[in-house]
Amino acid sequence: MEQVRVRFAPSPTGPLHIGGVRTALYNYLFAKKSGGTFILRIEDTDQTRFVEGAEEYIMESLEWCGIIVDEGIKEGGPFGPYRQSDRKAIYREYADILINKGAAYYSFDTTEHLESLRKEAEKTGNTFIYNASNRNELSNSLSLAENEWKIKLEKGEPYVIRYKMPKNEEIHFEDIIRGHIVVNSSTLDDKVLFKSDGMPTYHLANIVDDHLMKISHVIRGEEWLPSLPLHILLYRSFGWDPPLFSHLPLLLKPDGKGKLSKRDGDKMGFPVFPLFWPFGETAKGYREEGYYPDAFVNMIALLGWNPGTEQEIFSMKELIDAFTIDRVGKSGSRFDPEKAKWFNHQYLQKKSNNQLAIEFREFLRTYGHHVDIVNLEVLVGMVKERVSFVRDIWDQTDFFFKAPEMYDQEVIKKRWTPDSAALLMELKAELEKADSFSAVDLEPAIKSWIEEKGYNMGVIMNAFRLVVVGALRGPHMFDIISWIGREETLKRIDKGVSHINK
RNA sequence: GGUCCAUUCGUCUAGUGGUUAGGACGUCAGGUUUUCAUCCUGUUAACAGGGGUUCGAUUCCCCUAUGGACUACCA
Repeated sequence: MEQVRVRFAPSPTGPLHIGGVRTALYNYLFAKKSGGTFILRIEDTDQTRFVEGAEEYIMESLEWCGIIVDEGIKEGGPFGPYRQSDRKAIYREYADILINKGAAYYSFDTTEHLESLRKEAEKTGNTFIYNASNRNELSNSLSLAENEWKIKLEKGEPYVIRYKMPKNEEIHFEDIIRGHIVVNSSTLDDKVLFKSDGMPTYHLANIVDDHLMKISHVIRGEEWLPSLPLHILLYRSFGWDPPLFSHLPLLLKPDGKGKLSKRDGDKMGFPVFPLFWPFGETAKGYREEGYYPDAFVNMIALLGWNPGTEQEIFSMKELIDAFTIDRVGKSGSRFDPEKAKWFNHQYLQKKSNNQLAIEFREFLRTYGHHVDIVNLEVLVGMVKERVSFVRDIWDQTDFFFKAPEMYDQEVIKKRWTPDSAALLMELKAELEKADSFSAVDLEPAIKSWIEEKGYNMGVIMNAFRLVVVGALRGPHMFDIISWIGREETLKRIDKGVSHINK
């Protein structure tokens, strides 16, 4: 079998959508599974849509995901350059080959003229198609006499090069995911291959580059499926063997209709991009939201692909081993932000307390708290299972760092009894004279004291939690007070009692 | 409008010409927990509709419906 070579070929028109990341990932997994090569090619043939910073964003996104580029604009490689704007001269050459073969022609129609024809057709409920049915009535090197169009060329009149779509021909082709597809060429138009600005369109550049770069498999989004017949024909006209094609289903909105867009993310509070996009209209990123890259990759991988087993957690290596293109689904997948969180939760659980403490310490610094790592490890250990993100640790532990300012009114109403204050003062006395303030020693001591006195455990402990935490939440009471220490605990009892009794 | 693609629980999906249609997320309920959360257990819920083919169709074929993509000198 020939060497597997795949490419991810985004346009630098803005931040890379997670759908694009998934396309890149599937290409990467497919390549690595067979020891093949993953190529990053930048398709920037539309100068008007170029966005500063997008190219770097794409590369950084792949890097964050752990998708390693073998050949690309940064890495180099034997088939470069890997940026289409740097390959400009190549495309003209191949456009000329097509013209010489009679498979393409010059077209002089203005955009305005074609636009008006299109509008006219629309009025009568028809679709204007520039192809064999009408190309003789339009201005091109097929309809015009040879001397006429040659003069136009010499005079430097603007022109485009169009593909000469065959008339009424059944075009058969295969897609690995979708199987056999047939299209009649009469429904297709004479696509522009080469623009008047001297740049190729996607169709030409893509076919030429895929051939020159010896791409064996094209794995791309479903939006390209309608132009696949054109691409097949182009290969045929050049006399080249086409690669194998796979068209990936789209990522859909979590609810409602249509494909996943940035607006959905904004509306429902989840990112649609891997990284924060800092230019112009900014956009949230998974990295900045606190997702781990391996969790993100895992989540993305299972959106439209599954291994056929019940395994859901996959490292990149496991994904590579398990991935096959024929197990990619045919229908679009709705994106589920809840499940995305679940994946991160799973990955966070696997981190050591030390690792999480280091990450949380970074977070705490923004709040001006400096705590040594050993104490943070203990703290993190208390709340680890209940969080999905490192920043959630703060929501679970804020009261460790500051005494409550407010006390939950509902709880006071329900759980604060007339003798709560007195009981807490007794408890305070017990805590004051306790030999050790570690949870393991303190818990049995206090519990047996409560029992001896015949007090109600719930009444005391709930009141205790209320004055220490401010609400009925948080880890084990004795773990909390052991962490904040005797002095702070006693202070919180006093403060709470006087505040609530007011 | 035209062309092409798709359609299993709310969501991601497994699956087979004969299954109690399986798992995960979510939901709900119970258990654990002195609280909350976690966790555990259980529950919930699906083959878009209609025709065929067949002894039998969720599975194969056709039609309809719905959804999607494309329909630019954008990719």
